[in-house]
This record gives sequence, structure tokens and C-alpha cells, in this order.
Amino acid sequence: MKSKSNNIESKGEKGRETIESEVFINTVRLSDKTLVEANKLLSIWGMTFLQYSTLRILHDNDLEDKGLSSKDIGKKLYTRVPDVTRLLDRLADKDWITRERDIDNRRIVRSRLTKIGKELVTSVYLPVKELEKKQLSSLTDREKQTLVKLLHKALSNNQ
Amino acid sequence: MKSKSNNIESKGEKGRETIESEVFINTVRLSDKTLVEANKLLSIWGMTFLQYSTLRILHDNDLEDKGLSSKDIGKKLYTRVPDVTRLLDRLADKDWITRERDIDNRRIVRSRLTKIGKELVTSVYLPVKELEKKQLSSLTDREKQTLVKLLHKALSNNQ
DNA sequence: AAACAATAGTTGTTATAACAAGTATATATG
DNA sequence: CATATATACTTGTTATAACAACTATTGTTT
Repeated sequence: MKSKSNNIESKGEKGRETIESEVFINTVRLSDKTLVEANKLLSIWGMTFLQYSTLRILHDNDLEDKGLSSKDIGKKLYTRVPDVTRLLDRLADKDWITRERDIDNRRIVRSRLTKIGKELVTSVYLPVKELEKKQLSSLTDREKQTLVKLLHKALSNNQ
Repeated sequence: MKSKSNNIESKGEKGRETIESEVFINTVRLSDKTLVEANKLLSIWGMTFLQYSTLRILHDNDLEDKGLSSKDIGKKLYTRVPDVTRLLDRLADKDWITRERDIDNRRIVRSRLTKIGKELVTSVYLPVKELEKKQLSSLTDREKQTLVKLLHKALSNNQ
């Protein structure tokens, strides 16, 4: 299976990527770069971006303070998190959330923000927003819109 | 769009994101999704995408088989990897690379692919390429080009 | 209702990521 | 030339991610 045509380019030339590879690599790059920066910023408050996102999910979706199930939180997170339990454990350890079993369905555990948790989300919100804005300052608003549109379309693929 | 205040919207409304947030979240989403899929595929050969990328870097850049320094490999990786030594340790453990001290500068360790390593990169190349293609099949070529252009521009920001 | 299946979350284990501090070698400086 | 500084990599430690197996509770079937 050493057919030159459909395989990695021959040694003389630096391996050129396919357009799909280019998309992929640069998506990972941008994602990583922004995550690293965000985590650096959030370490001031002793939290990771994943933890902040979880607090945000509770803040934005638990409107009636009934708490959200671990499963719902997992579904709303933008990355696959295979261990929501211990993610929530850590938040509970820091007294940012509380957890209790649902009375009607005792399989479910409902998490909700504590007062401290709420205050934290609120005070961290602006700095994070500013960071994200700064990260993308080389794009115009129109370009950002296009970028979001294309990312959505790419994600709409399967599943 | 809306959002009168500069803070998190009031409880009544589900927190709407800024355009920068939208870009960020969806970049992370696409990155994560494709990485998860790629890692699943590559687990067939017992490797992660990071490991595959490292092998690719050696394959594509070590044209004269002199080996690449850990530092150079680290710089070429698309994400920040704070522990290249142990990343290479694992590749050496599997006999995919060899390492030896540079004679002229004994601080430098030169890594290069073994025969097995080379064969592996070659045989994994196509399946990965196909996966990436499949992942982005909802975009036209023109859209992929635009996406790459925008991602590059976003990354060109500061450093 | 008993038996089975599905759901929601928990726990155990291993490997890796992240950060900090350390070692060896090379280069620059007074 | 001795010392300081920079470079390239290594090692130690802790926390987290990933995967699999497990428990408790609820739902479905006959």
C-alpha cells in the first residue's frame, strides 16, 4: 500500500495538509489557546473554565432554584465530560454548590448554586467576557458572525 | 442584538452569550468533538491524537533523519504541551521513536522515528484523513477555506 | 407481582496533564 | 578564568480525565 498518490507526500516535500486537516488543527489551536488563557485568568478565583462553565449553567438554567440533575448539567456542557459526579464533588467541596436527592425520583441528584457560588459567577462573568473579546480582537463583528455560522454548520453534521 | 446591561442578564431570561462567547464555545465544541472521535479511531493502534501528531511531526520534519529536539517538537505541536519529555518517553516505550543525545550540544536530545514508527504513521494517515473529511462533510470546500482563513486570523492576534 | 431492563449516579483504577523545582550543559560577563 | 545566566531537558507531585464496573432506584413486561 505504498502508492505515492494517495499517501503521505514523499520525503522531499514537507507534508502538506488537506483542507480538512487545516480546519481541524486550527480549531484545536484556537480552542486550546483560549482555554489556556481562560484557565490562567480563572485560577485567580481558584477555578477552571470547566468549573466556571458548570456554575454558569446552573446560574443560567436553574431559574426556579430547583436544582439541575447531573445528567442535565452533563448535557449542557460543551465538551464531553465523562465524570460529572466528581466535577460536582469539587464544586461542593468549595461550597459553591449544594446537592440533594430529588424526593420524587431518588436516582436524581439536584445541584444548585450557593450564595457564594452565585456571587462568584457574577463577579467572574465580566473579566471572562473581556478576555474572550480580547482574544478575538483581530476579527470584525461580521467575521465573528460568519465564524459562528460555519462552526455551527460544521457541528450540525451527525448527531 | 439585545442585552441592555453589561452584566449577566436578569433571571427571567436565559443567559444569552456575546458573539465572542459563541465563537469560543463553538470552537471548543468542534475541537472536542473531533478530538474525541480521532482518539477513538486511533485507539485501534494504541495511540492518542497527540501521539499521532508527534509521530507526524517527526515524519514530516525530520527529512534527513537527524532527529528533532524535544524543544522543536514542542513548538510544532498545535497545543501547549508542558511535558514533552514524558510524551516522548511513552513513544519510546512503544518503540516508535528512538532518542539520543546530540554530540555537539549535549543538552539536546534528538528523537527520530523507528521503522515501526514510520510504518505506523503511514498506515494511520489515511484513516485519520478520512475521519476529518467525514467530520466536516456538512461544509462545502469554499466554506472550509473561509473557516481556515477566519481561524488563522483569530489566531494571528497576539503571538 | 416477579423478573428484567433502563436510568441516574457512584466508585475504582490507570494514565495523563499541569505545575514547580531540579540537573546538566553551554554561553556570556566582568 | 571563575562566576553568573541561559538553555534543554528531567523529575516529583498533585489533580484531573478517561474508561469500566458497580449500586440504587424506577419503569416495563408478562
